[in-house]
Amino acid sequence: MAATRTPRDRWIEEGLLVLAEGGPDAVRVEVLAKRLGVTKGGFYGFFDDRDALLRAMLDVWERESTDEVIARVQREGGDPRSQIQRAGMLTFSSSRLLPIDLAIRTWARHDEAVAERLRAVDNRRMALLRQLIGAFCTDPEEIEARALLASCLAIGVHFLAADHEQRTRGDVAQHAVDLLFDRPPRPTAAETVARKP
Amino acid sequence: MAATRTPRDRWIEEGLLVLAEGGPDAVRVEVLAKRLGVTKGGFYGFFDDRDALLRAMLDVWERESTDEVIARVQREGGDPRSQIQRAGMLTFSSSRLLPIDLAIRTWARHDEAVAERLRAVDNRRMALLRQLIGAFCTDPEEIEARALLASCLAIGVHFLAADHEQRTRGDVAQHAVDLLFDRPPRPTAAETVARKP
DNA sequence: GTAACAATATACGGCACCGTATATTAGGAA
DNA sequence: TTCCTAATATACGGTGCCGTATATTGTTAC
Repeated sequence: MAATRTPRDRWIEEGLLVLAEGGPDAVRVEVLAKRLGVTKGGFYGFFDDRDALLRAMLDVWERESTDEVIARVQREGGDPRSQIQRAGMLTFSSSRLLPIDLAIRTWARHDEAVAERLRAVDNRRMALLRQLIGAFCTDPEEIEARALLASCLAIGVHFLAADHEQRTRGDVAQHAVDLLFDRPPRPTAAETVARKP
Repeated sequence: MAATRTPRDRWIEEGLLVLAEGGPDAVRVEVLAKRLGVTKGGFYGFFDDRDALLRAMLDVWERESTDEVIARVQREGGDPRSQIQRAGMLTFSSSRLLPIDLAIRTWARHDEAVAERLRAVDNRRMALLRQLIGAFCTDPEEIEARALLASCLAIGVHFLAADHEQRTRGDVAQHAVDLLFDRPPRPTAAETVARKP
């Protein structure tokens, strides 16, 4: 058997890199081949077509961004708040996973099959988040709202281009996280507030 | 002079529609021509090249999503909280502006010139948001954190695929908004919380 | 060393798109 | 009507990509 210079995994890996950089439209067989220093000759031995590669890429992404992240968070344990922070860091501060995650979110808006897979991933992440928030917050409605805010913050900061005057984005985001998790949930319903309209 | 069947604005308008549906890569001169029922013959009379169209599209978007929205919010006035809600609705519930906005956010992650324009738009929106939140919240740090959370919520919900068990996304989001705006800011710094790890 | 075969290179036809050059056509002006 | 001209159609060459068919190469088993 001849040596495999460019195994299936390399194509997938390079595909994920290009996906991260330019979205699914940028993932072109001949582009990957050039980046890998080969021709596309070998590609069609591993994949039926370009679409099969895209599906294989989603498989790898799904495993990496659920099983591996969740396992690691639960194995390392610790305070619920630090577990939340760690779970967030593992995907949304990973220079590998973050751009892939964001690209797939955009992709999912135009492709129902991708949306389906993203839903599965998000549901698993959200379940973990609910469980962790549940450790210091009892109202289920409020757990859900906080989980949504935390998720949207983690995603949204990367799509928001606004500046924050003298503050840094990191400082403001940290303050936002504090607002979400470091304050006791109020026992009663909303109250009237001093307004100055 | 012969009648202009497909004026410059039509090309821009159709370009924005396609941008909303498929991102900037989908905006192709010949595709737009086919959708408009003409050939690309006339296109190059209005634009130097495809890139000039993309820039013209950004011009229209910028005006529509800042000047027009901000003017309307301020003209109609009302309670700060309802102004915030209205400002959000005007872009993030507009079936026209929303998908364009989201497409441009993704686009901006790979194109510095687009990022620059988005920054200008986001800064103007954020300034309005700060001002409105400032009507019922005094701490500048907290204003900034709430404005960030609100913006990320408005954007993030469209990129998040998670389900919410028995609740609807709309209900959860409303609860999140209540959490952000309908509670009095606490006078003191974060407190220790009853934790059950 | 050689045969066999997997991995890769090369070559091909097809398609979609770009931007240009040139022909056609449909008002408005004379 | 008959020009004139702007808007559009048509035709072209070039590029990048797809997927297939076929040739080449380098290992491994013998």
